[in-house]
Amino acid sequence: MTLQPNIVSKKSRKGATDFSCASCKNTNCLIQKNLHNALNATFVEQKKTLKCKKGQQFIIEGAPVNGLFFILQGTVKVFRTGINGREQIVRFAKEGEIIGHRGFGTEEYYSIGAIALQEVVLCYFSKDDLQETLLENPHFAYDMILFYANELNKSESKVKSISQMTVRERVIDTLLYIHRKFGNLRGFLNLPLSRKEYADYAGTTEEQVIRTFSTLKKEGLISAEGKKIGIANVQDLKNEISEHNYFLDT
Amino acid sequence: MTLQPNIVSKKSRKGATDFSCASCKNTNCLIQKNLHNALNATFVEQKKTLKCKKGQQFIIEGAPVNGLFFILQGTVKVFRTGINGREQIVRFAKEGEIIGHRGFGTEEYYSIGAIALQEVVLCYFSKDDLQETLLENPHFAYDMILFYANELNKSESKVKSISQMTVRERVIDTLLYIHRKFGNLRGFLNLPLSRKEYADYAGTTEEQVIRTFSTLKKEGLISAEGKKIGIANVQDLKNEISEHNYFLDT
DNA sequence: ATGTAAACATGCGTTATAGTAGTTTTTAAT
DNA sequence: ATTAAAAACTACTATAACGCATGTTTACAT
Repeated sequence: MTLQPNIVSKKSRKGATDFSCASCKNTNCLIQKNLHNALNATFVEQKKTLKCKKGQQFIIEGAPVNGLFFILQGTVKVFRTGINGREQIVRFAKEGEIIGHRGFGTEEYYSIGAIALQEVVLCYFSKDDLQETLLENPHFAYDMILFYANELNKSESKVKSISQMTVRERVIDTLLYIHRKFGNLRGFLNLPLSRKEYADYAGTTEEQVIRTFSTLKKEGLISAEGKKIGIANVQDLKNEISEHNYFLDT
Repeated sequence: MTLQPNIVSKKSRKGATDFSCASCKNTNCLIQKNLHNALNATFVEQKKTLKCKKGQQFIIEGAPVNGLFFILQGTVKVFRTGINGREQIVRFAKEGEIIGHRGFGTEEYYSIGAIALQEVVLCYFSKDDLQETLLENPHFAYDMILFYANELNKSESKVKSISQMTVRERVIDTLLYIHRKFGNLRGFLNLPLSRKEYADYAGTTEEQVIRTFSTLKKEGLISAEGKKIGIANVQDLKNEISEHNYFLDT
């Protein structure tokens, strides 16, 4: 059932939507940041732009690594399949972020899967092009190092979080994570997720998330109408976990 | 009570033990690997060599990041302090490995602590020297990227492991990790650890590790005389967790 | 050799979390 | 608007993991 993503353009075309790096608005994108930095012009022109529909998986766990994706628009769910097919959501990503970097270099196969949560536009760079550019452009390579160091920190924070926080704390932490990263829209979190997805991120079960949400609702800490979750007072939630002097900033 | 590590030499000296990169035997060291690669000669001469006694902490959580350590000899425990002061052991490191890279770049303060498990000799490179060299030497930078990508993968495997494996599986996984990384010595794991340390790595409690060891002993899967732990048959232990088609290769 | 602290071990009650099953609500397609 | 399917919810049961108490062994300093 998985559709192949459609290749929109190798270069931006006149008349069509402009997906070129030059006109990109994602200031947090590593490519964008290094454009001025003598980044090889042919490199960015070589990129492919893909569109994915909601629910479409564009990285399959275990498939050979052939390149890196950057999100131009939309949101993406990154996950691993665990024990008994149980899903572990690694993160939720939005525009400007890199996808597939875990498998870069040493790894031959992707260790994660990635699926579009909404209509997504992706920029794709082949492994070879990327390697070449990194070796030519140490500033870009250095930026990548900083990026990875940061990702590593976040990941290890999560190890601590999952092994030391209670389910309630992890669920609250997840709510704050979504709030921090995707913000609010009309009083509700601006990313609709199922209870199952909250569970897969927080490292617990769907029922447990449902139970926790119920309790939090009764306590007036959140409001929930189906997938629309509203955080009444962010600070109140933060207090629940910062008691431990700990805050997962992933 | 923490002793300051002793600076042994800024350069290798005649008559003293030779700690220079040129004569280093750690082929897995990133510096060593890139020596031939036009790595600036003054850079490696600038390094400082430090000695730490057993139990000595040479990176303190929360202290400002001023550089990176490479292990020349000995083994090191890397940890974070979690909720209620509970310790989370991030990894055990041996010669050739990098310590302190988590805080590199963006982070101002070390997010981890590091303590010598045995007498340890460390090579220290300042952040500034390192940054300079990385920007001059893209091959070295590229190697660092690959290193980080690998570390990230391991860390995220651990997230999955901790959130989806049972205590028994996690303890077994830890035993296999120690075996893989430090090997055997006269039939026992070549790294003496307390039950508490096993627990802090596996994300459980001391009692739980003790109980699990007892059970494994009864089942003939391991032998244990105090801190001397022997794995009877590695494959038998592997089978316990590979049923889940999963193996934490950290 | 002796004493003392640390590490190891075990049983038992308690709690947090997970699983099951059945019901209701929401969502989306026709 | 109607209907089917998916998601959300609730109550109940099962159990894995934890904390505590208490005893034993081991390691190590004097």
